[in-house]
Amino acid sequence: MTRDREATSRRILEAARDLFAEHGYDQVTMRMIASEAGANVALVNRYFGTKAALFAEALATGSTIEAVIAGDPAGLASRLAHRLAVRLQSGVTEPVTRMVDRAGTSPEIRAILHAHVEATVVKRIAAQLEGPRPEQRALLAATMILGTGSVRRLFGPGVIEEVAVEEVEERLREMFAICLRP
Amino acid sequence: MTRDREATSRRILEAARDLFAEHGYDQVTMRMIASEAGANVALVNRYFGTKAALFAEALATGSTIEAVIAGDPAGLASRLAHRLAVRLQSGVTEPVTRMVDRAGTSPEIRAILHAHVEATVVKRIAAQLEGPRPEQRALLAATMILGTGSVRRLFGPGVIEEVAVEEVEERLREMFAICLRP
DNA sequence: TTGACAAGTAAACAAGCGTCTACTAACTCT
DNA sequence: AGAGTTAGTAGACGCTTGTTTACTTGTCAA
Repeated sequence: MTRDREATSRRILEAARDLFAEHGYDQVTMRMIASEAGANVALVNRYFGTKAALFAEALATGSTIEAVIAGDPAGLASRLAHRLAVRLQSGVTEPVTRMVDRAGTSPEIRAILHAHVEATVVKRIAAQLEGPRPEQRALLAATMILGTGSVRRLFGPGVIEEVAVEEVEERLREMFAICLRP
Repeated sequence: MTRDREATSRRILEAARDLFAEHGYDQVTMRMIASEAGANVALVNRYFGTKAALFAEALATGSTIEAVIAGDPAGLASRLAHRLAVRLQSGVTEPVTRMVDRAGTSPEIRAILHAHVEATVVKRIAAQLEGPRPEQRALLAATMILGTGSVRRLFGPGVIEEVAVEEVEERLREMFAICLRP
């Protein structure tokens, strides 16, 4: 047994991110995380304090939605639509988004997620928008992003038929255009 | 103490519906339900079997979304947009929708919710649509409905500014029109 | 080589959960 | 009026949870 605090805590964080994304906050236990990381339960608390704090840290790592939002504002609607269409159809999703979809319901966890979505999605989309009340329109886009997550959570991957993917993506693009226009 | 099985079980069911809607499946305990209903915990299990079965029964009662979906297909987008705009802005929401928003994450509960959303939202919207693949388009509408729930859950009521409500509703209407068109 | 510090472990803690059993008390029917 | 049925109750059961404590073991500087 090699003793390496940094490596162990990183394994714990990765295990937490994957498990929270897969099963949601409530369904994941500290023992599951420790087992997945090949570490002792006590270490999880020692290194990260509480379960909620670990969740907050896991949330902050490995997000790629910022990359989709960043870039040419003119293509934002297209990029978001593509991301969502792929997400609805395939089994591959982004850990952070899934974490939001499958969030627990306790006030503490909700507050953590609220802060995260506001900072990484709403504020960043709003920053790209011209015209009045950019945050209200960014919120509509967030509605679609989170709604896709809910649908995929309830209906599972592959809910969009293969032949319809392109058409769905086009409709999503038009819907995003309505959200985002001034 | 008057002894009335029917009245007691009805109070339990109502308490369950309200509490599940307010706090979500995971956060509500059998003891909370019993206390809210002014009944003994054992009666909840006696009358409804298990917590999951009680949830399923509570889900089936008191839904009004069907009424919004039913009616003139031409006005469907408008009605849905109005419902969602009101829901985003005010504190008043529909118990069943909140129950879906705040769903627990266990596979059993997810399956119950999946069946419910598919039967009461997707199938009913799809039944109103002309053209090919009505279910795929109904699913997009469900995305918006569930997404509104997620946003409201995370951001709280009043996330839409008073002055922007009408404009948001108009955007929602256009977005629904894109979902629903043939 | 040794001793101190830190990484890792095992076990227990207290609390909360859903559920069940044994009991009491009210209502109904003859 | 009394027996039988049934609504309602109290309490415990077994289990799981997040967290902590006391301990062991590996590592590295002196």
